[in-house]
Amino acid sequence: MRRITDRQKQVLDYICDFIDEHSYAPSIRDIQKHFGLKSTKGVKDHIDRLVEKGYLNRTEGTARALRVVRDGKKAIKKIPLVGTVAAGLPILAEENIEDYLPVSADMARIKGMFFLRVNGDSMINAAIMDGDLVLVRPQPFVEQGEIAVVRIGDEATVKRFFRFKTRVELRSENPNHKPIVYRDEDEDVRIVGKVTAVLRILE
Amino acid sequence: MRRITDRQKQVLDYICDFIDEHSYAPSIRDIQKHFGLKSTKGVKDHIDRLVEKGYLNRTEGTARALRVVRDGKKAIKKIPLVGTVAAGLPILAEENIEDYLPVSADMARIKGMFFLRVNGDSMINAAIMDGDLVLVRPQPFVEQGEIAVVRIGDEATVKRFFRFKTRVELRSENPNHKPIVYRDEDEDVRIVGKVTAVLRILE
DNA sequence: TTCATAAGTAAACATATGTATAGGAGGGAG
DNA sequence: CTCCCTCCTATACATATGTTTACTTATGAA
Repeated sequence: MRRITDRQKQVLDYICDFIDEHSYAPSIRDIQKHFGLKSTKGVKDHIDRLVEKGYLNRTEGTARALRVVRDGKKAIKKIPLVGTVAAGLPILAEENIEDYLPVSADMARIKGMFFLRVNGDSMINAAIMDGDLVLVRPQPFVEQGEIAVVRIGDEATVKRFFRFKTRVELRSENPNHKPIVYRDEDEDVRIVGKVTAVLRILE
Repeated sequence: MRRITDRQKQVLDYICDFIDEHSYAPSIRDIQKHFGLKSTKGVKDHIDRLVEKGYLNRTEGTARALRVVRDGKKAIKKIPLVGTVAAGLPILAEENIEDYLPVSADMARIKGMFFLRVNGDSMINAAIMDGDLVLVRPQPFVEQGEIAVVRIGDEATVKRFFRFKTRVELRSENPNHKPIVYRDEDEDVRIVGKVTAVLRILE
């Protein structure tokens, strides 16, 4: 892939960030404003060159129809590992970002996704083992019995989530662990998100 | 989430499909043409209602700024399971689609991703077990030692991929299996893609 | 110096696109 | 029946947006 100038890289980065944040591409004037330029021409030139050099796709004459070409290297994106979650007893899930992990940008296009490291073996029968990283998509609900990251007060845990008429159950996948039951709203139980993948960074 | 009419669902589905295909949202007139309507008003009304009912997000006054609100149900997308791949001896990987699997639409926004079911235990130490589904992002290269789906002739396998000066090695993650070595180009060895996730459909 | 390229200003232009106004046909509920 | 909603046609309007032409400034290579 041909080299690009620093300025072109800045523009490209901004386009990427904008798409990540808005889920749609910036207009030329969005970019213009961001860089404080007084003409659209400069932006147009940069985009033309980024397209020529293969860093962008474009549907001409169409609004906000820029697409970033991921080239395998750029497809690697840093996703925050926001802490450790207990798969056994619910222990504290640090809200601080411990680290950033390289992941396919394709998998991380949704803003707000994050990794949690699972401690313990309570989900062993679901093949989530100690040390595994679960990719979490934040959402306030899951289907019955889906594996969810659930927060109880300041603690978090990964469990199968069941909601019944009068109670919520967090079930382990380990015969040695009994379900954790919360009756109605007498506990601050909140679904953080759904576990969408189990990831092992193998190298 | 409030109910929507059949027609509204058709519109919503089209918007989803359009975004999947183009990576940017359709304009009102794109939708109008698709349904053969003779006015933009009907489309506008449908979108207004889909926004009201929480199925769509919109930035008003901005072109192609529709975003689909994934609600857990809609976040499920059908990804083709294109066959079975051996993690032990390389056996035939059927190119036929066996089935479609429900997966987070977020993870499947990139066109061309697919699942392979892994047979055998040669990658057991990488925690890829018999029957696991690996999500593959097609790409013609991987970094040294990454786990890749590799095709040799009409067969496919999941292995750690190493490229050296004079040979290619496919290494198992099982002490009982020896590396498979291909010297230079005397074999049709081609990387199909990188394993980006290990997935277990638990329910 | 001369030439090429990168980067930008200024001013328009053409069209893509969201939005609005006015109204009609049909169906279901009260 | 009347009222309300869905779905649609027809016609504009306002603006968001991509594109173009002409020119300027700075930098570095030949």
